Amino acid sequence: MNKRITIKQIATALHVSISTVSKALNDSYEISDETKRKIQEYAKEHKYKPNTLALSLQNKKTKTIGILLPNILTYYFARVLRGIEKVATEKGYNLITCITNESYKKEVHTMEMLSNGTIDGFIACISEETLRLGNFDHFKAILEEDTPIVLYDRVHKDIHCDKVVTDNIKSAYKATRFLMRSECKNIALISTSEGLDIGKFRVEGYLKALRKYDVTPNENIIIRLESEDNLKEAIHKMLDENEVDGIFTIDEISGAIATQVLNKRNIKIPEEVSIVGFTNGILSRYSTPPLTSVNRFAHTTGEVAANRLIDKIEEKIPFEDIVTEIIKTKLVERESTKKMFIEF
Amino acid sequence: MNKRITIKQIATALHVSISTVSKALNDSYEISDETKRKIQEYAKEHKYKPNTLALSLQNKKTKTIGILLPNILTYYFARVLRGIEKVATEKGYNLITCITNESYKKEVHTMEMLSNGTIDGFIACISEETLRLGNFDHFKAILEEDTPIVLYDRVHKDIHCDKVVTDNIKSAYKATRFLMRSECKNIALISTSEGLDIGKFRVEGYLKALRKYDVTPNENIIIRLESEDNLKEAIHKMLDENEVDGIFTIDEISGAIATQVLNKRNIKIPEEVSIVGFTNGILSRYSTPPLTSVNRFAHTTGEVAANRLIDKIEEKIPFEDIVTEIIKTKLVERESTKKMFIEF
DNA sequence: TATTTTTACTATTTCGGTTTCGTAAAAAAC
DNA sequence: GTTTTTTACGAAACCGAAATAGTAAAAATA
Repeated sequence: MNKRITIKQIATALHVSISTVSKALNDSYEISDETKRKIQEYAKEHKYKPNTLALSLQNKKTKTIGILLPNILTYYFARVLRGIEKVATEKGYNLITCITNESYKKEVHTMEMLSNGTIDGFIACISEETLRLGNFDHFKAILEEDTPIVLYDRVHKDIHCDKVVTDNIKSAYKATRFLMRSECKNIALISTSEGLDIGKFRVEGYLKALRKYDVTPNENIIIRLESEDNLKEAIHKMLDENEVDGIFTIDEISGAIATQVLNKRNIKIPEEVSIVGFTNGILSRYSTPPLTSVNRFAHTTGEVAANRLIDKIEEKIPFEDIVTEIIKTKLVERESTKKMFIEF
Repeated sequence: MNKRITIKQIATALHVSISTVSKALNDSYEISDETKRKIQEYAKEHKYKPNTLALSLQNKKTKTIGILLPNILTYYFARVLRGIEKVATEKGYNLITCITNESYKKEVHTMEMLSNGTIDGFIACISEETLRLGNFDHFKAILEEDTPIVLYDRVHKDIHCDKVVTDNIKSAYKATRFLMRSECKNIALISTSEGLDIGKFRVEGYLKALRKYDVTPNENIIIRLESEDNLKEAIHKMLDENEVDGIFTIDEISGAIATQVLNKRNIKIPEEVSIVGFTNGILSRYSTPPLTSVNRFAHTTGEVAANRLIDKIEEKIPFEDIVTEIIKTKLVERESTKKMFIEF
């Protein structure tokens, strides 16, 4: 079923040796102009394209990067992927994309599948399940084979490799501080990533901001869940039983859901309750009102990760040279918080 | 830099021939149990994994599919990808994902890059630019090499291959009819995909529904744009100058934007104006109010495309056997339209 | 005991290229 | 005219595996 022409077929057709064809196509000085012309013309005419597999086998480089995404439906990850893709394309790399769906098993399987010469390196975000299990042997095994890995967003100290992370504590701190400065007294927190370090860090930033302003955290207005499943009910309950004039959500969907609940209860945003979300995506932009939120530079994260990995692959940086890049965030002010005139 | 062990190294270490090792690892009857055990143990101990490239070179099958996405940030495409990914994983295929960003050049380049033995087939959505230019030679060239392609969502009759598409006309027809049945008299249309066939089909469905109910289309309440850039202003203008009690949008973002505009103007949804969107994604779900919309089964689309392609690759279906699968849609009723008690 | 059949392995080719080394013939230098 | 150098090409090894064909030695059969 294969109509692709090979070097051997060209050789036979033109009555020259295989090596002559190879050299002619690579424009070697060893081949006469006449022969080169003849071979190149024939190749062009028959749409000859060198077989990438054969080349990769020889070079031991595939110019392919393995990408592990916990979830492609999360806007943040899609944006990271786009950042990676941009850099990869510029530098002539292909991407093998795998969606782990937060499954440990799939993550392990994927990494084993790809670490047989198929890819030159990995850019990965650890799945939730893996983080909970705390088993990172699959990452370690790959690093031991001297295959570079760059982790992004969700990382772990036991995996000794390059990392690109968000400045979670500080971002949450600043977001909470912003709410306090806009005169919110009772700031609720919504976390749907309990169990994940990044979730914990953001909660930490929130608490840190409260302490800074001598506010005692009120556990009744802190919602801690593992997913968004029962979030609506939880928010309703919280609002029924407590006085709240500000909400900080650890992720974007929670922000959108909180907005829906407030709208449903005819609570005015931001006059009565302000909202600040995390991870500035389409939901924040298209909510009513549009949400003030912590903008994570997902695209940058992807770019930084890809650049770092490719430098490692191309040995521009020694393998042992490990770095953790921290990507700063920026609060984007929209209409879910009161307008202020202070610097942020 | 390569710590991976090869068959040859095992052979040398155990003083046997390469072929013995190969056969032992494949559990051939030709090798004595004793030798097999010895070799398999050694292989396991040294974490031997066969080089995928070498195998692919020989088998002429890479078990890899090339995916072309116009845009990964569009929720619909992300969901299609997920559907493809699911099937691919089940069947042991990897995905090389490329984001064309609606660029003709990138599409051509990507397809050329990958059609050299790297992939067994393509699942692609034609980029906007390509559709506008009307040049499909890159698709044709690949088909001529007997590499199967499955197109999804945006297709073109000049490309003779399998296709998986949405039932655009009918879906738009039904959505519009739904608005009419819920007693909307002046149904506006918002299209931000002018120039794309799928956009035209949806407009066609809208017009067809109007005709069916003897309503003369009013061009003043039909917004036709090529992107969402000035949509807000356009909607405001339309509402300023016309009476509108229903809006049908050709895509999801327009639905979200229309909702924002109506909310801003304190127009009650659905009491004063109903909205129906297209492509049911997170925006529809998390808008205020949640939007009634045409649910496209993106996941199914991906699955169908992947199954079809893999069947072609594995020659379960002859290459020439071409099919266009039409994926039906379903209107999901939420709170942006008036409740009715009729079948849909 | 001589012959045939198994057993258990090895040698070699192949996939599609690149690359090193070798070598005739032509050109240049002596 | 002889030697050296250059030109232009071919043979063969290699990348990592699988598969076919070939082959000693052992076992079974005549």
